[in-house]
Amino acid sequence: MTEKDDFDLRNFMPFLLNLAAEQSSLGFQRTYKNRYGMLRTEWRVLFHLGNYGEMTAKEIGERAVMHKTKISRAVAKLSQRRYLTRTRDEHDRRSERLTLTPAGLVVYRELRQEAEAYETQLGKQFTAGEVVLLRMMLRRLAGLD
Amino acid sequence: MTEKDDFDLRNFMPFLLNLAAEQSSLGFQRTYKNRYGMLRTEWRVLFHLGNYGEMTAKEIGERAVMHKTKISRAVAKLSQRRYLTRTRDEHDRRSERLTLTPAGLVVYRELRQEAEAYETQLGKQFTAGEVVLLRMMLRRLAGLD
DNA sequence: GAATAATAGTTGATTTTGTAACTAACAAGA
DNA sequence: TCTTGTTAGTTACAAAATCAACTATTATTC
Repeated sequence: MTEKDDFDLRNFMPFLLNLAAEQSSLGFQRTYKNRYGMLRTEWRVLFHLGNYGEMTAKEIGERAVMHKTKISRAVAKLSQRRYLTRTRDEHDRRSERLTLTPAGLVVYRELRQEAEAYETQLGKQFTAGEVVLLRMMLRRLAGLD
Repeated sequence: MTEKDDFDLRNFMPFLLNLAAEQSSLGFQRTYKNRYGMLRTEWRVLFHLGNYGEMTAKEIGERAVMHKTKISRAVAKLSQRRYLTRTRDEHDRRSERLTLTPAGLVVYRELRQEAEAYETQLGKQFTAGEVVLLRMMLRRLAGLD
């Protein structure tokens, strides 16, 4: 019995997913990186705060599935740029409640608009039904839902 | 006219794709990283050589969509572990023809089997038709085809 | 209410990646 | 042939991610 040889790396899901993720991130990266000098970790934190309102670092970490050290450093940078403020939670003084400043909110809104436009652009490659299905599958693979 | 607020980060393609890619890579990563002490760049190079036979670094870079520095370092490590041999191409002495050693081939076969099993596992979450469609869409997003 | 364990977040050391500059070899045109 | 340009691959340095250890605070247990 000979070894089967129909394995194609380019069909291997983890490979394909990583490649698709990388490629589809490039365009948007140009916006937040080149134009706003931000890292991926930073816009993700910014987006969470803009999107869901006041949160703690821990909550962001859970939603964004990001390690706490990444969050800590992203928060530090955003705070330094006066995009967010940190206030100790008086019920649990270990954690801080993070909120966007007006300046942070402005940047969030600008970036969100870019994100929406970018998303629309990406979607043009597919039918509406395909996009829905794709999202559904990705969410399942991502372990969301 | 008020700002629309139906933007959900968890539906944003670059975000979802990255998350799905990360999550779906974790299981396989445990195999090549913990059990074989390899990096993602290294198994990718190994897989290309095992899959397509003798190649140059440049060819691998094109197929795998990896930067030449990553390849260079991965090749150095694999060579150091005696998983591959490098021989100067006499027609173009700038490049080297890379080939797996018997030891490298063994590891490739083991890892490929793991990859196939892992892929099957991942696929169980979807119907066969969904998998085909998902691959198709990912390839398009990845800029392949 | 001490003592111990657990949690939120930070910091430092190490590893990995990204960027740019570099070497060596080939290619093309004058 | 000599200059200029291009390409394959490496190396050095900077940026970023990972991992472990740490501080401060809260929760638990005896």
